Amino acid sequence: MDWLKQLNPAQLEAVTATDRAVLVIAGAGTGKTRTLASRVAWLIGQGTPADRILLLTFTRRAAAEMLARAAAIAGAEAARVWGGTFHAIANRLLRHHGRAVGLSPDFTVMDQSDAADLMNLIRGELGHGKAKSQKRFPRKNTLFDIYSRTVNSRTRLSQVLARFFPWCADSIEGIREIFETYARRKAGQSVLDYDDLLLYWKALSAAPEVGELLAARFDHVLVDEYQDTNLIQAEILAAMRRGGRNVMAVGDDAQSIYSFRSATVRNILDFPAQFEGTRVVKLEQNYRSVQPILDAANAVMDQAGERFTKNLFSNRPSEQRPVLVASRDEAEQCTEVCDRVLEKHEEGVPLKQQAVLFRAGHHSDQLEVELARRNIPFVKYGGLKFVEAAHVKDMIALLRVLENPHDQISWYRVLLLLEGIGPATAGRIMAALGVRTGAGAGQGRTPERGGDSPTTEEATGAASALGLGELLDGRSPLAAMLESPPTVPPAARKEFAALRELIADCRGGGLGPAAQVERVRRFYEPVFARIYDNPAVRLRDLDQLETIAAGYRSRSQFITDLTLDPPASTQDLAGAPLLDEDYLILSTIHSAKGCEWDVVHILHAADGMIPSDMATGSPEEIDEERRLLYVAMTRPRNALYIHFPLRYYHSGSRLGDVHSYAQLSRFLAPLGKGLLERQRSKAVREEREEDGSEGAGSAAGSGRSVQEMLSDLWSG
DNA sequence: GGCATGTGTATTTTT
DNA sequence: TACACATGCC
Repeated sequence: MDWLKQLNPAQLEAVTATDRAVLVIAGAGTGKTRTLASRVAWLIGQGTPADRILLLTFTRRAAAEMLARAAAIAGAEAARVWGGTFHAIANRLLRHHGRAVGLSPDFTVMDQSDAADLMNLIRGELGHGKAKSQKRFPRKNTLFDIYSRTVNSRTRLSQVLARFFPWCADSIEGIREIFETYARRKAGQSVLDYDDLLLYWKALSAAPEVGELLAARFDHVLVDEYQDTNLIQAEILAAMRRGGRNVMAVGDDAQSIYSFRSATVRNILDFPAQFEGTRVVKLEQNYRSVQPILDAANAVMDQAGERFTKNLFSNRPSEQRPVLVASRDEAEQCTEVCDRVLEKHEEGVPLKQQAVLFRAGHHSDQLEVELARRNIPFVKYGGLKFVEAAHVKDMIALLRVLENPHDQISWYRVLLLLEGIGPATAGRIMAALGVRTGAGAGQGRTPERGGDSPTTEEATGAASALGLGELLDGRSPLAAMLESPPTVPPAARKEFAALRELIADCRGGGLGPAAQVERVRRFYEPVFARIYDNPAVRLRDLDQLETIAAGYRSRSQFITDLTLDPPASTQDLAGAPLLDEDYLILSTIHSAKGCEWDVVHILHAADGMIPSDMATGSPEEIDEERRLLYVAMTRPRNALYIHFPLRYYHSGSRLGDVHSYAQLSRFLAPLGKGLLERQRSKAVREEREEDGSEGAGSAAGSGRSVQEMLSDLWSG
């Protein structure tokens, strides 16, 4: 057990604890991954069979990394640990035991945008949002957000609306109707959204026999990033721990940044109350950053409310405080970042060991242009994902229709691809094919309609009147496609015929996933060429899809993995850097969670950006924004630069060039000179030298730079 | 009547 | 960039 000696006392305590419930409060950079990996290895060493350990993580990457590290200690056995996200594990369990909760094992999973699209489809069918009926009926993404929040926090719709979406409160009846239809339809079609995966897992764990079976399936349950779990996940954890099971949760309440996904800090704060006899272990020794970085980060957190107080400390002293860099505007901020990145690169820090972090995806837009101009290669995390590209979604929809012929939203997407087919014709075709809408069972109400396009329900009614309903009932829409295809508009005939051929070729199951992707692609490419302006760039994604598919034995698993664990985009504007090439990391703060780099630049440390002015409505939101900054500040090992443009330009005013002066982020403003070194951008410094005007007063006297004056105001 | 096409607008964070 | 909405075309 030599490796145990490498752990510090707190880590060792966590790794070898035998209490039935352990909560590890792991500050940033305190060796959390190592602790969890060691814990897994230790449990295996103590004789726990690896496949009786369940390790729940936030991303699959995290699970893979921990298990790899556990394997380095405990050997290959560690690979048999059940590791993955809540969603991925739910999927795995439900494929086996789903029948117990009325779930067909060949369900398909839709991602958030599919869910929003389905919501939108229903919204249209029910006639909401049709121009005159109501002025401001929530749009699809808002609808989805409301739904998800309601479900995940198990709060009444009326309360969710009142609290988070007051402007939608008047539309509550319509919203309720849409949600009911949405839920019914998913169930009828064997389609699950992300939330359903958790809900069904929870239902499974509460089911009479399977529930006990499930809880008895594992001896130890370990959860990483517990601060970012939601109520349902906490309930699942409680259910999985029935009987003699042991549970360990690891997390840092100071890094809880996913409340918009219904995560709640309460889970981690209340863990000791929920699990009687919990041993709480705090990890406070930071192995990542130099002390001045921690001092500044700690100071930011000191302003926060309820939390497990901890004080990060490091054995790595440094003379250099984090640097607050004031630039005149965003353009100069870009220059400044590029200059400093190259400077560090000259000093021997590879680009890959440097990261630029920001609050929102588009905050790096200008910087990306500047980087491209200067030929500095970069990769952006958390940007547009591979599977979010329209053409990739099209391909997946085609595969999903083959997998689950009742997956309506996929049918809809597929049919709209065809020339001459729009929403109305698509609805008619789906009805004729017998794609389930969930209303067919008879419990569905007749929808009110304000619009003028035929609804799917109505069309289904028409089909039954013709006797088609009975004829098709119980038969797969795929069979209907081949044996009794509906008539389509003349313009659509050619592509529709091609679609039928595709279905005929792929239906049997004679083709493996990669071969099917290839076949689907043969159908798709002509359509693709018609729809998109620059097919060449997008074509590479299709290649990649085929490559990924080659690694799978079953189509079902391939499709599910793509939705539950989407590969990051590789086709970035700057061109995909080769894997062995060096490149700078650009990332949203959210996506930077758990990562570390030698040098970190934080962009836009201005009020309105951090905290985002989208999130300053309540004290809770502001607290979360603070934690976000804290997460960003605790990423670097050696050097932290925080950038602050003094003014922002706003377009779209008839007066032309309008700008406003920014305020330094309210979280940083109270930090004194002892914690942050304040610098001006190089451009400002050079100007001053040319002037020969050192010192605050004379700059104001020159009358040239209002920004400089301001800069002096706050830096003095 | 329904589809394709063009224009204006708003855009946080993501399993 | 993607979406909602308005307008012209089959």
